[in-house]
Amino acid sequence: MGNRNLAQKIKLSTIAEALGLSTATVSLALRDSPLVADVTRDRIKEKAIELGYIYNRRAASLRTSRSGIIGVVVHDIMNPFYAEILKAIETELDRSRQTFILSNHYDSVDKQRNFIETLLQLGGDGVIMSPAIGTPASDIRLAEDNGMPAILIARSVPEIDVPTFRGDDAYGTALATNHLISLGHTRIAMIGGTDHTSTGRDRYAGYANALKKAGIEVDPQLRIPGPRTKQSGFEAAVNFLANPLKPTAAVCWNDLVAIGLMNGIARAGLVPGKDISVTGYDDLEEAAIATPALTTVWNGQSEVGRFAARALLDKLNGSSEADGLHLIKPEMRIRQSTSPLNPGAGR
Amino acid sequence: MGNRNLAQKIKLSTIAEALGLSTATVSLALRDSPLVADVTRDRIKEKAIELGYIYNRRAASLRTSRSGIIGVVVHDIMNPFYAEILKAIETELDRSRQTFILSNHYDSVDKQRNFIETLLQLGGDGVIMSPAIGTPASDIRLAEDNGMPAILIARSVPEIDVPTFRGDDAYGTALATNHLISLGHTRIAMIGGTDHTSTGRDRYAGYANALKKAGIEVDPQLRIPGPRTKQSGFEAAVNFLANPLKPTAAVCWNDLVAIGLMNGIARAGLVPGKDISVTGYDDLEEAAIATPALTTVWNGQSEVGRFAARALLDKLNGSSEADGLHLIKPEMRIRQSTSPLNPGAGR
DNA sequence: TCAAACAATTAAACAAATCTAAAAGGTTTA
DNA sequence: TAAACCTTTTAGATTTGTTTAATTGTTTGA
Repeated sequence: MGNRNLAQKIKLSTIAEALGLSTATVSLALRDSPLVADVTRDRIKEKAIELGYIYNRRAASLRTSRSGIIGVVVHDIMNPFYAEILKAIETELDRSRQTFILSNHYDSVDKQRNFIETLLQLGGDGVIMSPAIGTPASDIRLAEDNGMPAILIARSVPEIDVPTFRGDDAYGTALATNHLISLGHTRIAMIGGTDHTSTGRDRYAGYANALKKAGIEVDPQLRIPGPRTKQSGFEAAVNFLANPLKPTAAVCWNDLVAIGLMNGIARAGLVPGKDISVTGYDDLEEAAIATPALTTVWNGQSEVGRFAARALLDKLNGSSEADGLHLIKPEMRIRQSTSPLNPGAGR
Repeated sequence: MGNRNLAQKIKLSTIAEALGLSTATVSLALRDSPLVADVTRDRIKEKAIELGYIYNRRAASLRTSRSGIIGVVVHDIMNPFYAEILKAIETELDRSRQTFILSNHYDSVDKQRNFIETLLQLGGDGVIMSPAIGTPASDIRLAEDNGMPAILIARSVPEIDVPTFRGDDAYGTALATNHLISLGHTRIAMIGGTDHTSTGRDRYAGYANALKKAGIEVDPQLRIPGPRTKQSGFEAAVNFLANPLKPTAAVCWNDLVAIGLMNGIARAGLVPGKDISVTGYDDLEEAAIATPALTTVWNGQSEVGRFAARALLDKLNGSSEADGLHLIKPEMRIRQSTSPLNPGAGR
C-alpha cells in the first residue's frame, strides 16, 4: 500500500539545486519578477517544466495570505435558478484565476456556518452566499471579522450591510399579477414558496398590492405556500383545482412550481394556458420549451451572478465598495401559458 | 481600504502565550491527543473558543500533506443526471470531514486539466471525475503520479485502470429497445447523444443489437445524434416527425432529451405516449411528473456517486483497492409515455 | 578616478502549524 | 537512596514558498 510518489516531490529547491541557484531566484523567476535576468528566467522555467514542478499554493499562501479560493454557498446547486447564477459567477471568476468551492446548505444554518468555518480554515479570500433562512448576522460577521469579505445574493440578512444583489421581487410579482388582471382574471392564486424570507414577504406584497390597486380583494385562502420544486407544484394542482373559490389563474413562486402545476393541471384533464392561466418566475431556460410555453418574469439571474462576482473581486482588490442592497429590475416574458379569461371558466 | 483584521490573527502561539504553555501542547490538545493532561486540554479548548481561534489548515497540511480537499469535475453540474450523482457523493463525503471542490469542464479537456492542476496546487487528497470527451490517459496519470488518486464515473478512459463506476449502458438501452419492440414497434429511432464516448458507443450497440436480435433491420437514418439537453430534444422533434421512415417510437439518450422531444411532439399537435412512444434514460426526479409520465431506464446515479466516494475514501485510507471497471445494472421504469403500436400510426 | 547608482542574486527571516526527541517532574521499585 | 519508569510538557527542526535586506559585480556620472 501507498508506494505512490515514486519520485520524490519536486519543489523550488529541487529546481534551484539543479541549476545552481537559490530558491529566492527561482521563486521570483516563476512569478515573472523583473528582478530576474531574462536568460535566467528562461532557464528556470524550462527546468520547471522538465521536472514536472507543481506550485504549492498552501505553502505560498502561508506567507502571502491570499489563497485564491472563493467560496459559494446556495440553497441547492441542483436548482436551475441557482445554477444559472453560478454559471455567471463561474464565468466572471474564471478570468481572475480564482478557484471556487461550492456547497449547498439546504437552508440549514448549521451546514452554512460549517461551510464558512471550513472556508476560513482554508484561508478563503471571500464568500458569495445566498443566505439560509434564519441566518444570524453573527455568521456573516464571523466571515467579515476574519478578513473574508462576504457578498449576499438572492436574499438579504437583517442588520447586515454587505453588498447584496437580488431581483426586485415586489416589482416582479406585481408585473405578473398585473398581467393576469389585464387579461380579465380576478380569482388569482399564489402558489409555492414561503413567507419566512425577505424574498417571500416581498413577493407576497407585490402580489397583494397589485390586487388591491385593481380593487380586487386579497383572499388569504388563495395563498398556497409550499416547497419551490416541480414536485411541489405538481402536488399543489389537486388543492388548487379543488379550491372553493375556483381560481382561474395562478401566480407561481417560480418556473419549477409553475411547470409542476401545469403538469398537474394537464394530468387532471384540463388545458393549462387555456382553462387556467399560469405565470412562473425566473425565466429559466426550460420555461420557453415547456408546453405550453411559460409566461414568466425574468429575474436577472445572470446579472445577479455577474455583479456579485465583480463586487467581490473589487473588494479583494481594495477598490470600490458596493455595500448595501442592489435590486435588479425584473422583466415580463409573455408566452402561451396565460390567456384572456374564458367567461365560462373557473372549472 | 482594508483596515479589516482589527484584532490581529489568533494562532496557536497566541493561545499558548495566554496560558503559559508551548505551541506543541496546544496543538496536541486541540487534536485530542492522549499525551495532554485532561485539565490542560480543557483549559486550552476553552481559551481557543474564547479567543475565536481559527484552525489554519494550510499551515497544518504543509506538514501533514493531507489537505482534506477532494475535487469533483463533471461535464455540467446543472445537468440533473450529474446533480444526482453529486448529491450522493456529497452525502458520502460529508461524513468524513472532507471539503469538496466542484467544477464543470463542459467537455473541454483543457479546462479539465486546468482543474486537475489547480487541485494539485491546493494539495487535493483525491479527485472524482467524469472525464471530458477525449481525455488522454496522461491527464489521469498527472494526478496519480503526484499522489492524488483518481476515480472515474459515468465514462471510462482507455488505457486507464483506476476505479471506474458507471451504468451498464448497452444493457440499459437494450432494455428500453426491447420494451418498445414488445409493444409492437419496429420503426424505432434513437435520439440525442454522441458516438464519440464509450457511453455513446455502448448505448448505440445496445439499441442496435436488440433490434437485430428481434430481426429488425438497423437503419442509420433513424439515428439522430445531438446535444443531451431538453432544448435539443425539443428541436429534434421536427426532424423526427419529418423522417420519411415514419418512426413510431424513440429511444432517447436521456430523460432531458425525451422530455424535450415530447414537448416538441405535443407542440406539433400529436400526443406523446399515444401517437408516438418515447423512452428516456436515467430516471431523473422529473421523469415521473412529466406529462405523460416518462417510461425510462434507471441508471443508478445514486449508486455511482456513493460507490465512487467510498472507493476514494478507501484509497485514501490505504485499504482495499477497487481498480478497474464496475458496472451498475440499470432497471426499467415503465410509465405512460409508451404504449402498444397503434395500427394506423406513423403520422 | 571614485562614489553613487544599478542589476542580478542570495542568505536568512518568516508564515502557522506538526512532529521528534528530549527534558522535566513525579512516583514507584530495588 | 539511587535507579527505573511514568506522565506531561517542550525546544527545536521541519514543511514549502515569499520577502527583505544584504552582497557582488558592473556601469554611470561628476
